Amino acid sequence: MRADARDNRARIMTAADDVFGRSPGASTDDVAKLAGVGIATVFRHFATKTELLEAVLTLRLERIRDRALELTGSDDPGTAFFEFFSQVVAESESKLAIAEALTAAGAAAGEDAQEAGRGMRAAFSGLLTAAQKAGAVRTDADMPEVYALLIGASRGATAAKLDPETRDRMLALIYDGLKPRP
Amino acid sequence: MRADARDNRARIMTAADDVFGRSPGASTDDVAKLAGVGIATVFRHFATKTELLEAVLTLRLERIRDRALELTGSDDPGTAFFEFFSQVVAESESKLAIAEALTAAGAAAGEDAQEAGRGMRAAFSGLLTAAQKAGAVRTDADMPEVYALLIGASRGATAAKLDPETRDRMLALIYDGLKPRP
DNA sequence: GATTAAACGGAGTGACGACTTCGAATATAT
DNA sequence: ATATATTCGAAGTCGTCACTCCGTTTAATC
Repeated sequence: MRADARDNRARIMTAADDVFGRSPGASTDDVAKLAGVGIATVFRHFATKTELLEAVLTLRLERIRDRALELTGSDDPGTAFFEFFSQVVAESESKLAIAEALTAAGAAAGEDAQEAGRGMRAAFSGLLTAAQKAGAVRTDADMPEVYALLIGASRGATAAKLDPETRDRMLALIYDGLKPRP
Repeated sequence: MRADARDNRARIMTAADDVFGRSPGASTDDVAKLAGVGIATVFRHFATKTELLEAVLTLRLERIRDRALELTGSDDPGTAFFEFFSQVVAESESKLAIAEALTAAGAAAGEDAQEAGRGMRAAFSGLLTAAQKAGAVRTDADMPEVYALLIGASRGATAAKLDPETRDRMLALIYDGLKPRP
């Protein structure tokens, strides 16, 4: 692949991540303009708008997964789990698309995105079971409902445009529900 | 107002509620077709699509508020509060727009919808404080974060297409966080 | 039942967005 | 430096959607 082509592809991805993060309904032209390329260049690299969206989404899921993997194996699994949870929710607030991505991870999506979603959930599941083994999270809480909480908290925070204090108080309530009953 | 006009207006509202509930991005033509009227008739009653959306949203908010008011003054405020919470979340699942409406209730929207949102939140707040006085909900949980939980649970359930069992387990976790610490 | 004012439907209109075409430009290999 | 294969961007095309115009129909009044 030629150097300029590679450059442009990267620039388009970055621009798309930014634009769709702000408003998921944005047009392809907006992405092209921000990337500083022509529209045709966008469509040469990503045959359809859906394909572009999926590439962005996959990237985001992989980033989240990587963060989870970094925290895996921590010597304080409880803190690791709750810190990860908070980080994801905090980022959703400024980046609408992450919440969408989290949603799509479970539902229908392209092949790559599905795979990335599975990887991310596996990493999160690892954090959860470690935290449970450490006694920081109740053992009768299973992955599906805990993951649902993560999605809900993310989407709720994003949708309601919560200020950080309210968001943290909401998270505190959720965390109390996740902790083992004394 | 003529009888046929009143009829049509009602039919349009019903159709819009249904159509937008299924897919918020639906076109005005879809609404007209389902209502069995011409497009022009829709626009005669609602000058713009936004106006129609707002009317539907207002109606939904008022329905939710009414349910809250019905439960207000129950002799078991704790059950009343949690039952209301569960009902709202359960309905969001099948009716996408309710979650959107709950969101919009806080954010920018038309005058009528804003007013309806305030009324709904006031009714919910009443349920909350009653439940707190009855000792069913911890007193250090305030309206903003509890409302955020309601929005989050609704949007999460809708987005993730949770099956009822998972949804109930998620709600159980949330409720445990809301109950007074033993 | 005739009158008429209001409501109706369906064929436009203009704007916008996804995607294509094609001549100009440019990176790499000789 | 030149050749050429690849990439680039601007100006299209096509379909969709919110909204309008106007001749026709119909509910209410006499």
